[in-house]
Amino acid sequence: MKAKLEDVAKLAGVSPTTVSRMMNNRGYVSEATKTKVRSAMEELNYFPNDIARSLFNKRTNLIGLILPTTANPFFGELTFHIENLCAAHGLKVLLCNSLNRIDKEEQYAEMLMRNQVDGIIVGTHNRGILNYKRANLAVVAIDRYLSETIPVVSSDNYEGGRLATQRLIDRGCRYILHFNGPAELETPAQLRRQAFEDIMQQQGLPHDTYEMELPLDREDQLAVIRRALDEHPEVDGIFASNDMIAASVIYEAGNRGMSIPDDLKVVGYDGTAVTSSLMPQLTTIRQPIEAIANTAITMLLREIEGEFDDTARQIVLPVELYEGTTA
Amino acid sequence: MKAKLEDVAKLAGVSPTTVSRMMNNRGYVSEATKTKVRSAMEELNYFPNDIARSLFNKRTNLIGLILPTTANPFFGELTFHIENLCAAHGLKVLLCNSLNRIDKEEQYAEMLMRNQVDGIIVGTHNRGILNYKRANLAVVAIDRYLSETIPVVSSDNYEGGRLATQRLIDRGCRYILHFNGPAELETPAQLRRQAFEDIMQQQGLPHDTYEMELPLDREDQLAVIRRALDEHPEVDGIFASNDMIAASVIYEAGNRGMSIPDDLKVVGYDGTAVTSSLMPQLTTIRQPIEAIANTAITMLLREIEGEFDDTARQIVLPVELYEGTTA
DNA sequence: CTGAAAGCGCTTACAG
DNA sequence: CTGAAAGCGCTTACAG
Repeated sequence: MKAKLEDVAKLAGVSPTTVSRMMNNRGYVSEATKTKVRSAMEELNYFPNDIARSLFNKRTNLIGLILPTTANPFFGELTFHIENLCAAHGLKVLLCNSLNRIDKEEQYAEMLMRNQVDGIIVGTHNRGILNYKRANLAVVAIDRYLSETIPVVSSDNYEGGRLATQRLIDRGCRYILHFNGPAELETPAQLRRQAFEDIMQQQGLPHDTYEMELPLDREDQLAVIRRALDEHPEVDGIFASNDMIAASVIYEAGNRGMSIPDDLKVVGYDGTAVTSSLMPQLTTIRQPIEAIANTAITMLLREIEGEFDDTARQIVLPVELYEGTTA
Repeated sequence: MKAKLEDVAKLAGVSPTTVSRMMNNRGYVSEATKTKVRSAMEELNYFPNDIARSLFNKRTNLIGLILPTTANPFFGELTFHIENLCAAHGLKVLLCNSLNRIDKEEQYAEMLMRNQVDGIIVGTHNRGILNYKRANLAVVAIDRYLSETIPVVSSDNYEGGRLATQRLIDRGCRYILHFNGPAELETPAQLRRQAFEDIMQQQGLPHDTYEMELPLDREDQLAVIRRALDEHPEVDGIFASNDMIAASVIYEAGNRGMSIPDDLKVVGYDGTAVTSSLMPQLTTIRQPIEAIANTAITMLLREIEGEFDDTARQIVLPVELYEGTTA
């Protein structure tokens, strides 16, 4: 069986209190005793039971991470950075892929509460949020408005939308289509669409926006893209709200014998490392993924420690245009 | 404060024992009592503390997942499927991105033991494995040999290597280079290399293998690729052990004015959904990611339940060639 | 410098 | 059908 603190104490000939004190560096323990205890730990191959400690401490150092799916490179990279930073802060990550499904989000929210997580980072719609409030849990949202009191970390979506749209116009596009997720008020990502529509309207240029539920598999994306291209044969520019969609647009354009960027210019969104590897030619808006992760963790830790600064309800990080050859 | 079982009991006018019995559907509780308890739970917005339950039950329903990084699409997708299946089985996933670094692997291994996980799925080298054994923990490896007793799930790497190599030869390649991770005996992925070298030797064709430490950032990969292309100007085919490397090869070939597939043919490896979206033209070997996840979970559950079937030490799943236009 | 006791929030024999 | 007691593996006042 697994050794427990009591076994260590017995073997070392001291009380459990003393062993506990040693592990936590609390109170005085003589050098002689320390040595005895340490060798007892070695001998028994002892590891403290963090479950028992958590129960007493009312602090698990566990955080929940809810996002649509790590299969999407943006979230896969975000997850990597978040988990990495957590590990550096002694936090452990319980991963939840909700696929943006409300039923899953609710199940996960309950699961996290039962597991006494110290905080939650949410990158999904999440209606279960009401429950968090009651539990008065630390929560940080990424690119989502969840409630008045939950801080939001996002990149500058309006600026991203503006940069993408302007790039297409500068390159001579006069008829641009935009692909985005469903119009929902809760996410700042809608600002990309808003920027697009604002600018096109200002310039008096024809445009249209198509919505697709995310995550969507490739075939479904292609169906929307085909319809859009069919409905707008004059199109000469596309602003896609993520790089996968942009890639599918380019693929479908190829099927139709359109050449990129001559016949059609395409700008994507996210600009992950994976995109840089697999599609270095794609012009896209780069989100500062690591900075988003960093900011989210920092805010969450502040909330957990109770030093939450009420003024910083929303943090917006800069994006940049990556100039590929597709636009 | 958070309500606890005792609060529910008091409000319902019963003993904690009865409330516990209800939650666990154990023993008899009268309908009348059930109703009282249920409404008390509602009123207090009660959620059981799984930490406390775990302490008693010696079962956390927590599993650890150690892999290089979810930022790599293969692992991002694998993680998605594993977590998803775990959720369906009532298991929770503690995520660990080790970057194949031994120090991190060891830290994570200890962390997981302290947290009393019921089992671990390992997709990284992991020397910390010795400790698992002592803790006599359920472990399943993905594409890694960890020890005699730890079952391994992998796809058919030799066949994958064979398919890739044969494809290149069939398309007329006579001088093929292979890019792979460092030659280490612990991973079945070395069989890809072996298949490549076996076939090339059989056919008496010139070939060479270059190793790169993974995960490697794009610039470092490109450096190896440039060196390889410089050293072998006669090369007409490349078999890369993952799709990111294949993409970088194609990129560098473009820089050199080589046209794909006329001057150089390229086959990748992994064939993730992300690759299908971003690089549908890439000829690659598709690993059955969801099946790998499924098999790993099934085996781990069996180990946890103690019904481990000793005969199934290694499970090899079929791969397939996806025929793109790069080879 | 060290230990006995109580308690973290649950569950499970054991009684009744 | 229901409850009092002990215990899961720790930690922390409180004594000494």
